[in-house]
Amino acid sequence: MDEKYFAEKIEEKWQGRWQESGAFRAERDDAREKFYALEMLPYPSGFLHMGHVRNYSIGDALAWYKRLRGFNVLHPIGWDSFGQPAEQAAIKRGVNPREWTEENIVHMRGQLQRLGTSYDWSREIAAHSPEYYKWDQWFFLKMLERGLAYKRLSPVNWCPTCETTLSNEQASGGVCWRCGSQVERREREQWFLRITAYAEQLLDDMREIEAGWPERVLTMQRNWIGRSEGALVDFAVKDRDSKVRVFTTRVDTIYGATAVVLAAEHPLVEEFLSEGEETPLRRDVREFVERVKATRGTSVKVAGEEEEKEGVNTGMLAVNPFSDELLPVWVGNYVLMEYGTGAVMSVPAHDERDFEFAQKYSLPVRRVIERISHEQEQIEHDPETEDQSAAMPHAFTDYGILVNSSEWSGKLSTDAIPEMAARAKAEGFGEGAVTYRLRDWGISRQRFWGAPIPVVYCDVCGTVAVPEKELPVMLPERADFTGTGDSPLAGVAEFVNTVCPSCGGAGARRETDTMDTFIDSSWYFFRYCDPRNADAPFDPETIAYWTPVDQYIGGIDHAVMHLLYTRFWTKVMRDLGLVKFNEPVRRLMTQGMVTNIIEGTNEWKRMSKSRGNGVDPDDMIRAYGSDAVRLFVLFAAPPENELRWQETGIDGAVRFLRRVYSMLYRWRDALHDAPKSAPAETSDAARALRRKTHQTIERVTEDFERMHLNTGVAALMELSNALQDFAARPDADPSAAERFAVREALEALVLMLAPYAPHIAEEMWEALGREGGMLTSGARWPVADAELARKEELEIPVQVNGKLRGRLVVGADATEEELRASALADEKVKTWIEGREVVKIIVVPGRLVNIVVR
RNA sequence: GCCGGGGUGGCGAAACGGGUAGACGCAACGGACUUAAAAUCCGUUGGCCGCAAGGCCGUGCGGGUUCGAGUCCCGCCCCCGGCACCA
Repeated sequence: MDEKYFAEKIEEKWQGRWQESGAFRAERDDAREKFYALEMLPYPSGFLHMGHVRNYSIGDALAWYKRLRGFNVLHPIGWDSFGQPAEQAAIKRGVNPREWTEENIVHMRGQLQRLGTSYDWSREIAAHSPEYYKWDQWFFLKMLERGLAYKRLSPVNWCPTCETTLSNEQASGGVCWRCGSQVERREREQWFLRITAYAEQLLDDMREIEAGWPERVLTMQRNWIGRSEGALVDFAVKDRDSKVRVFTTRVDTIYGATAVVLAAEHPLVEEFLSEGEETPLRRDVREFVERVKATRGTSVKVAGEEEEKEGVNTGMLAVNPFSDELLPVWVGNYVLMEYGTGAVMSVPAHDERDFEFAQKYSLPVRRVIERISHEQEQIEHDPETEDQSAAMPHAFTDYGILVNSSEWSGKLSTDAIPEMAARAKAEGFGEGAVTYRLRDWGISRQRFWGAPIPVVYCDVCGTVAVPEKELPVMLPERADFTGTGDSPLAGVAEFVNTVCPSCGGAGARRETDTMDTFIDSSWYFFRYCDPRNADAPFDPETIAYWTPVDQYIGGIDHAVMHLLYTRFWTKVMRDLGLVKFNEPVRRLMTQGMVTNIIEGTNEWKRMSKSRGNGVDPDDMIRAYGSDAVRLFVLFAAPPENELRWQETGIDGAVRFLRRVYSMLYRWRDALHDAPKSAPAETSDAARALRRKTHQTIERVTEDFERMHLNTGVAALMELSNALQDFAARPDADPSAAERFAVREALEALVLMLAPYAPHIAEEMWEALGREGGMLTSGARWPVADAELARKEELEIPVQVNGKLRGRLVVGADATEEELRASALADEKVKTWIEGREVVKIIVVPGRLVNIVVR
């Protein structure tokens, strides 16, 4: 230990020692309690950014804490190494995506090691290695067997920049999640995973994780799944065999329906257009439908802005099954084929959209729900009026009481809804139903750098699954990146042309699309538990020990995509008998962004190279040391908050570390002969220091349990300040009891500093005379002695009428009576109660006294 | 519009079931050391009034409950995030 603190030297030393001793290696041990600390795996872009540093500092601190608490901690890392940037590099610079990716991994691995992260590198995995993606393909086959994977022609989201299709989650808001381009709609054959089959479970099982997940993530997922209860009702179409099935959440308004409106893509529309001769009416409908389809494909729709509602009357008539009334059948641009049944009953009086539509085309508005008058529990409207559009400036969408609805009139909406659904079912023209906004997960990507979908097309046998024993379907080394909109694999003849695994016939062709990379990240943390297994994705018994993940930490940007997919994947694995639980992650923490000021403005924006406000972690580590960078990042704000990058803040962290270090250096010799147990004879100062030490242990321990990492640092700073004050006392010749107290304080301080600043903590631990690194020598988190932590004296505030008027210093065990008496005897208090009548005295022992006077 | 989370000093933030608002740190100011600066150390730092003792005000705004409200209830305002014609 040098007199002065040299971060670089210490950090190199300990990073080397950790590696040699395998300090962070984790092995399954059924006798020990495990803890799985996980951070979202990085994409190997080439460079670590501050968001990574924050993410991994949080996870690393937790891993250290749990290890010191005696848990068998699994803390792994790997690479989400399939994906677009590698392919872009290949397109732009002709490099090999695999080589580019692997070079990046080498560099970033070095960066993570320089940061001093405590990963078990023996478990490192990379999504692009055949040993890994083989199991992506294996899972795909399992889903295919169970009907959970299927191919169909459907409109999909197409990103013109990335030249690939996207899932709905990845095209949320109409923009590509990667590049922000406006997505287009295209018809395409594409593989889907049936996530909708799990919609109800994905909702229900949230109960299991409610306590451990942030509210907003659960809400976002809940909204995304979009469960909606209602009814399906069939409207017979006059003079035809077909029926129109509509979905509605408001059957109670069905007597107010004045039209049926179909989506442009609705089968009945196609049927109508494809029959008979071209009439003016048919031409109008055709033109309208084509226009709608065209604008839906390419229109640049700004979120929040609704298109004007338009439609065209087809001349067909539908029968309202409740009233037998004939309603015109329209096609409307505001009805979506993807939701519900692609057809709605239009109830202008009670639905905003239908109201707007009816206004434009002068459809009748018939009121069938009235507000309940609270004074008289009666309706307040003349129920006989037919067209009340003049009386209704907008739709009335609340529940109420039914009017104009035949025998249902007079019922409450809440009663009518289930009763009418039951009637529909009984009479065979409908039923109660639940629909979801969630769509199946489109996983086909027209990209090279991903896991090939293990399917072969044979002219004789059709679509054939690649047999398990032929996995992995290897990605070729090279392809032409011409950007034709098709997968580059389609141009690799050796890849495409194959024999049919079923009939052995030549001339079969492989699927050339690759899988969405979100598949890789849906189950990677199971693979960490058993990363070299060649016979299975993992051994179910091994993961039964390690999983579920105890604490997961990552960015909020994956609230819906990754975190929904991985929940789905886990449920599928459960149904395959591979895991025994429903939810993969017990506790989730979404860390806040790291922002930096945009030069010349006062705007704080997420750090990014393109914005020019990025900060290179390597520069920071070189300038301040990794310990200081980590400490600052954890101290500057609570983990969930935005972190505004201010370099003066790191100066503070460096100052603190230096103070602790030099304090220990100064005391070192005096501590060598400090007693091993607390001497009986002690002093006030020693007692006070020990009290502070044990209070700090209580606080920091609690802070780690709640992941309040910033206040944990504050508590350590307070202890350090107390030590500083202790050493500055005029009496500078410490007794045995005092040396003991200092040693105890320093040991506790150093141990509790380890999660934040592990290198310097190890160095100081060694300077305190401990052999070997903390973890390999079995060092343990300090234990607070509640008795020692207890205050002997308390300062009790005294209020008069709720305002602070004085303070009492009393023994910690002062009784209510004693507190009351000393409060009334206090000189300052006296001046406030003199000449007034004391009405009441509230005494909260150990807390305060409040005297109420009149 | 709907849903979720928030508004506390110059700044980042503390305050776990209502009980001393602003811990800890950054910045700033004053002082010590120094030829000087940096570093370090000591001190001050919510606002207003006051020589001081001390007082008054203060957690987005307006009400309420309570001996006592940053914390609970009602009504607003503003900010951040998510969703987007979902029938």
